[in-house]
Amino acid sequence: MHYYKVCLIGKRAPHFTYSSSEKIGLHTLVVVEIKGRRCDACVISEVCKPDFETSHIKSVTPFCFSQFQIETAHFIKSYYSCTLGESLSLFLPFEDRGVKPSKYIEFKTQITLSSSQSAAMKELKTYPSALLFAPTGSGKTEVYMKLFEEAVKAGRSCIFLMPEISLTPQMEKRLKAHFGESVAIWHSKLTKRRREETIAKVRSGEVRIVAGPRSALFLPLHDIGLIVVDEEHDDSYKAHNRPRYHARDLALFMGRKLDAKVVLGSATPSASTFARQPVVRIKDPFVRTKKRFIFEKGGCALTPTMLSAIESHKKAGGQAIVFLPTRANFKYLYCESCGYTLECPFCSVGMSLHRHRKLVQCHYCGYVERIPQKCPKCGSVILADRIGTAEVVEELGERFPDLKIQQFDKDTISTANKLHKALERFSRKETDILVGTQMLAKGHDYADITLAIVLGLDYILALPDYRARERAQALFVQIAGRAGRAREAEVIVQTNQPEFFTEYLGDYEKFLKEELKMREGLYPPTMHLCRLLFSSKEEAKGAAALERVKKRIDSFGKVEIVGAGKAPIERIAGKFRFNILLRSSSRSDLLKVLKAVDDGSFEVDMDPVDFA
DNA sequence: CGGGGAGCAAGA
DNA sequence: CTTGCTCCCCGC
Repeated sequence: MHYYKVCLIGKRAPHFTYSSSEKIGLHTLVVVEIKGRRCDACVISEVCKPDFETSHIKSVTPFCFSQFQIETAHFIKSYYSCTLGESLSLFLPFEDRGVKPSKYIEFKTQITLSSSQSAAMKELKTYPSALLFAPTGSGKTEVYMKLFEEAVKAGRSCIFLMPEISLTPQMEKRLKAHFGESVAIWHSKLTKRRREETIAKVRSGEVRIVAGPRSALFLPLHDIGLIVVDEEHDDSYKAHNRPRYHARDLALFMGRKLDAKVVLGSATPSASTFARQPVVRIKDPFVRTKKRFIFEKGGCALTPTMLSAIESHKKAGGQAIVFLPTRANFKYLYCESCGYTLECPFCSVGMSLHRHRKLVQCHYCGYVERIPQKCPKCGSVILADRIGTAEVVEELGERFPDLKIQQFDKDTISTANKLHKALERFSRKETDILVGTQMLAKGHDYADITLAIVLGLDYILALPDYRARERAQALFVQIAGRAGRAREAEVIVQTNQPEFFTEYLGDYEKFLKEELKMREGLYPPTMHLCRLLFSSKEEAKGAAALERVKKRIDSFGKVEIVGAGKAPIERIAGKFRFNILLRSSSRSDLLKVLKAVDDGSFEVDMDPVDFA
């Protein structure tokens, strides 16, 4: 009889020992029963007969995790704090039998690079990993495609990560036009049928390039030679549930392990990447159109300057976009006479107003209520604070009844199809103005925007986040970059800190350098952060757990406690939230402390990007 | 992780 | 003393 220690896939449970009459190879996927329930498990090691009763392994699958997958899972487990079962689960949707690829790949078009693109390409080849720092419209995609082509020609496979593939239908078109069936798009909304088909083609080697969000990193491609992370600055690369890995950082780790090249691309790279990676730039874009910037002080509302600009641009046949940060999209109800704000009964956040649905909803737990007509406290009229996309659309509609205005945010553009249709109408000029959130900043090619209006950047600047400046700056550059691709354009920005934006106009690198100087010794990349999140139904329990852990960290030394106490959002779904922020120049010291103090009372968020 | 039992609060 | 619900323990 053989005895094997196994980890349960996707579970937080410890490792268990099962028996088997047949010999089973290490890292084989098996099925076991625990507490009368079937569960996938991975064989970790063979052990001696234990002194407790063991049950039999139910069945043995032909699937075996590769050495690379095991090592990567171990890294995720120890760096991001989760069980091996949880990290291995990332690879599981894509069981691989290890068929050797043989298919000859044909390219359908010719990719011609400009001299600056060729120069960038040449330089990228000299580094195992690098940042491709290139402004919007400078042709990063052609460089990526040429790199994919060369990797495929060399018989290797490629991963193309992007923040949200479903928001970039034209990227899919371009890839398919050149790579045909050898490229596959991967995302969570694929049908089961489509999903299986794609995995089969990846296995057979027919598909050699996979484009998708962070989960595409775990597809069983053969001999990965290149990983491209587009829009590397984007926060959606950080997973927000366990394991809380960062896909960009993991891509770098995997690249080193696989001897695959890693290219991180962005027009507004993160300060950390800029500091840590060799920088390859494309400086001169194809189209260099003139842009005029106007900065206006004031609150988050449309100004007369903006309104008249909309009018004149329409007359000149141009199109406009109006941007509001996502969070400003949440309109809170407050009472002018007594100051009462309508909060979610379970979370310490304001209820968001959804006028079209005739209700208020909590953004954190989903709780829904009817819109109160009167203040529940004093009975007077209740008003909506802060301006949202729906209000801007409404306001513009009243002001300019002839203009076609499209709301462009998660509420309105909920499916790929709706997105496609909205963009199509816009490109056919059936829409004059897009009013939206972050979604506007995510890589669509809008041909003819001559006016971009940016609201609410101050809101982002005020967030309790060491990256607030970086985020505001990146958003500003990204939105401004949507305008003026084809002709002269105007960008009107509402902010009370205009100097912060004028200072770095057209010179993002200057911003990055100064930002890095400011962060030196305080924040990443020179220092590493880790956030511990406590949450409990009883406030006192959460506070007690925090105190206990804080004391142990204190006595352990080695790392600095930057802050400890209530989380910025004190309550979500009825649970009180507390957090500790740790800082150290040494990642391994952080990990040592975590290991020493972990009593299971908190969630670990290594390299956090969300501080709420 | 996820079920079952312990343990405590509200109901009869 | 039953019923309801959270919390904690433990599984192999």
